This record gives sequence, C-alpha cells and structure tokens, in this order.
Amino acid sequence: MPAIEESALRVAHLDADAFYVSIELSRHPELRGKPVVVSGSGPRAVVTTASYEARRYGVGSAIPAAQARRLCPQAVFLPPDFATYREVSGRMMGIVRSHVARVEVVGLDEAYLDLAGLLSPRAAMRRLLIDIRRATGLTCSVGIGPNKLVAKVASDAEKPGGFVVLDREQACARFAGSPPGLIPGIGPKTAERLSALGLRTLAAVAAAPEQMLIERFGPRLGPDLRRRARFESGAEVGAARKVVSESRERTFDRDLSDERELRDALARMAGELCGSLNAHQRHGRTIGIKVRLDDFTTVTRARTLPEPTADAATVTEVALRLLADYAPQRPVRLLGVRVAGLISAERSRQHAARCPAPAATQAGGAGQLALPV
DNA sequence: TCTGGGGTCCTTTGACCC
DNA sequence: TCTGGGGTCAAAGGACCC
Repeated sequence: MPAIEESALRVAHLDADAFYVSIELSRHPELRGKPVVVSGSGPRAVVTTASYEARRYGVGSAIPAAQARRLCPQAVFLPPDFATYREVSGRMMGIVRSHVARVEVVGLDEAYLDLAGLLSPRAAMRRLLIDIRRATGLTCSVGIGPNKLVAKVASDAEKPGGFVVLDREQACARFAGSPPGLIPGIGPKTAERLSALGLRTLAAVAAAPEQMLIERFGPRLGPDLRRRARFESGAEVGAARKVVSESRERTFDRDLSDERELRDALARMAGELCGSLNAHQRHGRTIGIKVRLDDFTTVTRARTLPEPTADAATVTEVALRLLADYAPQRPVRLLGVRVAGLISAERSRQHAARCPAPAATQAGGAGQLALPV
C-alpha cells in the first residue's frame, strides 16, 4: 500500500469504545470481562449500550431490554447515569481540545478533529489517545482521512481500539463490497430502496447512473447518495451547531386512554421543558406536541406564536389545546412536547420591543392567547 | 413483555403574496 | 380580469443519528 501524504490527512474521527459501559466498568472493575448492559428498567426500556461480551449474544443498542435479558440472562444490567457520562465526556473533550484547535463534538462520545496544519497527524493522534486513556481510562477508535466521511467510516472499521488511516481511493476500494448502510446518512429505509433497485454494495451505488438516482431519490438526495458512496464529502469540521429545538417526551409503561392522565402528563413535561429553557435562557415561537398511539402511528401538531416564549403557563396552554384539538381516538403510548425556533432570551426581548404583541388582548382578553382558531 | 429519548434535517403540501 | 409562476412560511411526516 503506498504511503499517504501526511498533508492529505485532514480530518480525524475519534470515537470512544462502548462509552457508557466503559465508564461503568471503571466504577465496577469486578464486572470486567462479563456481559454488561446499560439500559432503563421499565417494561418498555431499550438497551443504551452493551459491552463487547454482551454483543456476542446479539445484544446491541436499541433492542428492547426484555429481549436482551432473553438473549443473555447472565448479563449484568445497569441503569444509565447520564450526569456522570456528561462529566467524563467533558473531561475527554477538554483533552481533545488541548491537542487540536478545531474540534466538532458529536454527541457525548465522539468528535471530528481538524488536522490541517499538523506536521504529523498520525503521531499527534497517538499521543492524544494516550492522554485520554491516562486521564479517563477510556479507549477510543480513530479514523483518519481526507474528509469527515472517510474518517468516520474508518473509525468504525476496526472497533474497538481501531486506528485506521485511509485516503479516499483506499476507502472506496476497501468498502466497495460493503452494504450502502455502512455510510452515515444511509439508514435502513434508504438501504432498502437502494436494494430494490439492485444496488446492494457501495460500489454499485457509486457506479449507478446519476439520472436514475435523481429519478428515484430526488434532485438532492440522489446525487448525494452517489457522492457518499464515492466517499466524497465537502463538509467542514465545524464548531458546535446551534440548538434549534428542545423537547420532552415519555413512553408510558402502559398505554393511556384517560384524558386527565394525558393532560397531567403533558402539563408536567411542559413545565419541565420550560424550566430547562429558562435555565439556558432560550425562548421559542413554535410549540408542538407528539402523540404515539398504541399501533405506533405517530402524529405531531404544532402552532407558531407571534412571540417567542419560555413561559410554562403559555407552553402548557398551547400544548393542551393542541392535544384537545387532536383528541386521540386510540390509547396513547407516548406523549411529548416541543418548543422550536429557539433564540436567546435576550434576542427574544429585543423582538418583543421591536414588534409589540399583536391583537392578543383584543382577541382573547387579558391573560388569553391570541391564537388562530 | 416489541420497538427510548433527545435531537437535526429534508421533503411534501398548502396557504398566501406578489 | 384571469391565470400562472415563484418565493416564503408553516405544518406534518419521516429518515436518521447518538
């Protein structure tokens, strides 16, 4: 294999191995080598992470916890402790930032690193891994390549403890026979549609006529699929993205039909959500609800207000009205509330000063909302 | 014991305006 | 006056990711 120019290695993807489980194992060293599963405890809980020992029994992320117990009864089940995971993640990312100037954090356990300008990217990443391990006990997998897409797929290729360096052509060659679902952004639905067209490998998607992909997937997604299958990606390693919405949702242990129970649950979540919005000084204009029925059909309803808000009474009132208007005709499995179109509370106040509240008082009287009926 | 929770982004559709 | 095309916004659904 020809050596890759160091200057062509512009992006690294760093991914902690079995992040939550690894943190639990450092607290419970006696569990090392055993199948360990982090999951909720309710009747409808799903698996958050499984140790590599548990994965050998077919236990993976997102399968029902009950199924995991059946597959691997001897596994140790632990409840997730997100406060600790966030704290460890913060320490890990701090170390990353002390090595690399431009870092794009994606979730608690992974990040893209901009390697442009580093004289010896490989050596720099080796040093980073040692520092992370020393400070947190975590092991990571690393992928290095000319862009984010190659880096990401490379970091996944040899988990755990992988260290894979590829240029674009090598990535194309190495994964030519792999299913399209290997690529981030190609999920089960898209993979199924590709398969129905006879496109069952990345090489096949890469070689497919663009016009056919456009006809089947549209003018944006079609060409994008082909580009991704060729490991072409122009996305820059960016800073953190802006938060545009925040939500709270709950799957009930049993399906609810009682209107009062539903209203109580929705009001509780709205209050919790507004507490968080206020703590972060965020306001939003669009208030929505999400309802999942017992047959798993999911319905959303939303209403946009004239003014951004984080007021619990307002959000609760709008959410309850949306629920009343929808009036679910089947038992409800999940209920949620969301506030979107978020801006800072500061900008929200500027907005209110510039455009004073419209006919709110005329339409609804004091204390009422001016909502279109 | 079927299928969590918290997000982002894209597509489609319809209303509305010019 | 009628019609059509575009642009924008909001709503809804859905795919996808960690």
